[in-house]
Amino acid sequence: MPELAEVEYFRRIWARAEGAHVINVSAQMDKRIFRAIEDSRFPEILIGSRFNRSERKGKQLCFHFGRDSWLGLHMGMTGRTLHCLDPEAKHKYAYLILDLEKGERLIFQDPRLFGKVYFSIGQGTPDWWSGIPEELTSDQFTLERMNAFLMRRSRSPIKSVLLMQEGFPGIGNWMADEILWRSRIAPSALAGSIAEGECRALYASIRTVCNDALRVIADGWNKPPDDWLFNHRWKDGGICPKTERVLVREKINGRTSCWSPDWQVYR
DNA sequence: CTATTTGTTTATCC
DNA sequence: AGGATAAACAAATA
Repeated sequence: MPELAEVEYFRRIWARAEGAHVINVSAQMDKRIFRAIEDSRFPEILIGSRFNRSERKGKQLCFHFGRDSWLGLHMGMTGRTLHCLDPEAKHKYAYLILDLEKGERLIFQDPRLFGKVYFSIGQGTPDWWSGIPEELTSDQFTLERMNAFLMRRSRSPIKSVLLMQEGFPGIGNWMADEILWRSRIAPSALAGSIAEGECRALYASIRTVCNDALRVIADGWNKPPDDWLFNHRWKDGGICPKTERVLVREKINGRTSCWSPDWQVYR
């Protein structure tokens, strides 16, 4: 489920408890979300530490505790965070729970277990965090950098390339479709075949969609306006807001793409 | 019962 | 060597 803006929404959920101290941690270490954890005593290490701050890069979250403890979360397909004030409330699939002061409880829920929890101790940010590329909305993400990435993946469909996190951190399936729709590029177009003008449109759409999604979703998960592809792409027989014609669904490298053939004319 | 899913990671082929 | 692609991971929903 979660892409850039949804992940930012989930960060803000936990961020409500910033400044509080950890009273207890419960983690079902046999669950697959903990497969990246080397030290299974990480719950005890967190106890007593202060939840200082949180950050997001792409689809990854990082939470800083105490002097030098770093907790990372990746939502996978079905992960979500909760901030709960009711100690009696039971949550299914809640395999990581942090109890803080004043009855605050932070929960990481993940039924499908594709998510991943990281933990490490040390000064400075851990490797699993510093290796993530800079945000697509930052100055580091330039047209030149994007074009170089497209050239290296020139024989892959652009839809698949947009999903590669090392090039486009934060973009997921719906965002990729939204970006290509706004750029009028067909999802099956090979990355190396896209002309210079379309590359500029693509670059602009990436930045617009990231900013639009953050603005609408990150703070309250509001529904985007109807002039986005977003509201039409899920249902069978959805209508393209640009052409009034029926949208098409097509699998590209195993991922469903939704696009408007009469609108996305660049192949 | 079958097909599908807003995401990575690994194996295999080229 | 490095890029492209399919399968695997797991569980709910239609």
